[in-house]
Amino acid sequence: MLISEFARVTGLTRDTVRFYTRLGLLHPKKNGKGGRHPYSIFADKDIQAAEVIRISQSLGMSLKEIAAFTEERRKGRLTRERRVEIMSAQLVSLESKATELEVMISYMRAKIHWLKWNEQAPEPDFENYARLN
Amino acid sequence: MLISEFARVTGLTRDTVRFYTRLGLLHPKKNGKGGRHPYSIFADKDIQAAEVIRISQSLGMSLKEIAAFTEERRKGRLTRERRVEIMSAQLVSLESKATELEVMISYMRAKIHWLKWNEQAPEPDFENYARLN
DNA sequence: TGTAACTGTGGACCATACTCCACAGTCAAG
DNA sequence: CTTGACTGTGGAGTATGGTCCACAGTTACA
Repeated sequence: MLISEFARVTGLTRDTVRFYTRLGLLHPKKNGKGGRHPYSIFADKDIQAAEVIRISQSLGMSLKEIAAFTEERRKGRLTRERRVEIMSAQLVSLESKATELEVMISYMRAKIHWLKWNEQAPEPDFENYARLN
Repeated sequence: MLISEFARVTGLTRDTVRFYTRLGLLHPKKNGKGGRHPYSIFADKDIQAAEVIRISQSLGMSLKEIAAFTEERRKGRLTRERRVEIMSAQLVSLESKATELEVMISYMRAKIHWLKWNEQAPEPDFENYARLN
């Protein structure tokens, strides 16, 4: 699949796709066509990579972090132990984000309920949710 | 509390605090002191606000979005219905982030388990986790 | 009353993540 | 073999989220 089709299916612009490629987030193949500046050929795994990028980014990871993340797996020249180490650290960070997210969600739900039904009750206070870790 | 103490307890720099204040994310009071450029006085609610900013930002919200979010509550001159509407929309977005986060976490856990114990089993594929919504 | 430690302001500067553009080469259909 | 739609490259520009700095006014304490 050429860049335009890839951009269409992923919802990215062609410029963004090229940008991600320059940063090493995507690794299209070249298939000879295109002469001196060979055309990039994107595969299904690149679509999945784009999805991982989208989600990771929406969770506040920088492109650099995402690149580091995906680079590790791409070239498997690390020991299994080291990969487990890296991924475990990433997991911890994801889990702490999940916790914070749950705090926010509980707070929002309580606040909406308060607005809807019993505004004379005490207003939910973010601090009370935050303190529960 | 003056800006330096506030910066210390929130872990922000003074410049960042001022930046947030300019963007309307924080609303310190002025207490007369400081002459022509009165000193900003921060209260406990500003510490909580800083925490909300930190979390929201780590979840991928822009400062603009956060400002819109907090501005709505600050000046309560919206109808209850409108506030419920806005907060419900924000809740939906938080919930969808939470779902994506859970997908990532499941995937990472499966991947770590695979690396640790049975690398001869098929490698976990992100797509399988993503497709379950 | 001096002076060190604070304060705000304005403006320059930086990294990140795009976005736009001109240009030139390549392909594929007719 | 022309022509329109594609391609890559390089470079400039933009928005966001800070960060740094010089400057000048203010405060608090000795």
